[in-house]
Amino acid sequence: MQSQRSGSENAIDTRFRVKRDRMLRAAARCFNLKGYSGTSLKDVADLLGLTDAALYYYVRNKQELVYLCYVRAADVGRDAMQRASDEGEDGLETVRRYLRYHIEYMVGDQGPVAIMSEIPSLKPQHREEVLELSREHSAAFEALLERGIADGSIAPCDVRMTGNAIMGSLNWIPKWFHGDPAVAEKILEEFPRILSAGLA
Amino acid sequence: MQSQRSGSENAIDTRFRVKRDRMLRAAARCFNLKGYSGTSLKDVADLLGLTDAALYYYVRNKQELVYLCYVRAADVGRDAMQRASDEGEDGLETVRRYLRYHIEYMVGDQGPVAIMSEIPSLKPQHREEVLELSREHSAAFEALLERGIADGSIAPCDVRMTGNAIMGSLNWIPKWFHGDPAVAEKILEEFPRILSAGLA
DNA sequence: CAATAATTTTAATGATGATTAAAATAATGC
DNA sequence: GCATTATTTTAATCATCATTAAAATTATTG
Repeated sequence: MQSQRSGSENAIDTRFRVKRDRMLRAAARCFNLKGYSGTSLKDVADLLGLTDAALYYYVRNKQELVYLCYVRAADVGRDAMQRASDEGEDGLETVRRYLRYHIEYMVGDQGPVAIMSEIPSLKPQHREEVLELSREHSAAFEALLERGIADGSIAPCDVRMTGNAIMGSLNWIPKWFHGDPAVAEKILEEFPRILSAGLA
Repeated sequence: MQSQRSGSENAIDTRFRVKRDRMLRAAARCFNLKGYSGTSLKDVADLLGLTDAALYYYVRNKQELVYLCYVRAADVGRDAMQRASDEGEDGLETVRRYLRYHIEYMVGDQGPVAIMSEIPSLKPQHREEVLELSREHSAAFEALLERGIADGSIAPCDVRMTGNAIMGSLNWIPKWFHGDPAVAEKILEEFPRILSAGLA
């Protein structure tokens, strides 16, 4: 009877976490492809070589599965932002780093990362929490743009709209990228530049 | 017994079309908000002050409803592209016009336009058709970029990736725009510039 | 190896929501 | 106003999953 672990770190807990993480990535793959309600638990289970009922050992229900996927997506975004902020020279260069790191997570081995496209389907409590995480990330990105404007590396602009534009482009990637490593390479090479090209 | 009209244009047909179009827009609103499987026919019907069963007078089934939404979305995109190409001076200016026109459709009274985010859920025949329309649109946009590169208005770039980046940003708009006219105004004012800023 | 805990499966159950058929209502043309 | 056609509703039916409980299997630990 696992399924709501939290504290101590023993070998079993670790294995549990690893497996659940694998499960979240499989779920993200399915959700990105066919949407939340469009993917059955069996779809996810098939990807893992399990039975649908087995998933209930790791999550309370389907709602919680999406919720966890979205929290994971938020973590990944925050992590990319944090690393970039720690390392970046000026605003523009930090933006580029952030884009690169976030995209690495999305198209690399860690991936896929779930697109948060069905927040409305979450139950109110989870919805609020995920919305808050999402707002925080947007705010952080906008702050980063402000920083660039302040230090002169980014031309003055409407940070809200510019942020929406860049984030939209990023968020859409999983819709057309489906795992081809060659394409992953190309995205990683081109996107940070393309998305930041208009900022200078 | 309507539901598969096509030919002659009498008053009844017209009324039928108008109502079905209203229905497609209501469906697009729902789908954009909660995804295909996430919206019940009752959701759509409620928006129209109808009963779920009434929708079957206009479409054969739910699948056909999404399909028609997606075809409509493709029409809108092609129309914007056509108008822009007819009027545009050079490549870059045509891109800007296209963006403006397409966005006008999305955030204006015609809207909303369905995000084609669940093509995999369509039945094979419809899926192929919609995919083809989608590919055509991407190709048209890439051709437009090529034209700009050729006439010198756009700097050389990877048109595939650049196209994906810009289209992603565009496609994501309905995820965060929910009808506020003030925001619509701002999007219309900012996006064409933001999205084409990196091209020159 | 034995005992216990962890993990997965098999086999129900139940709810939701798409779909259909028949009946009711509204609109139109004469 | 009558007859016909268009539109919508009411009241089933049906299928698809999510979910659960109990049993079976696998791993871990002493």
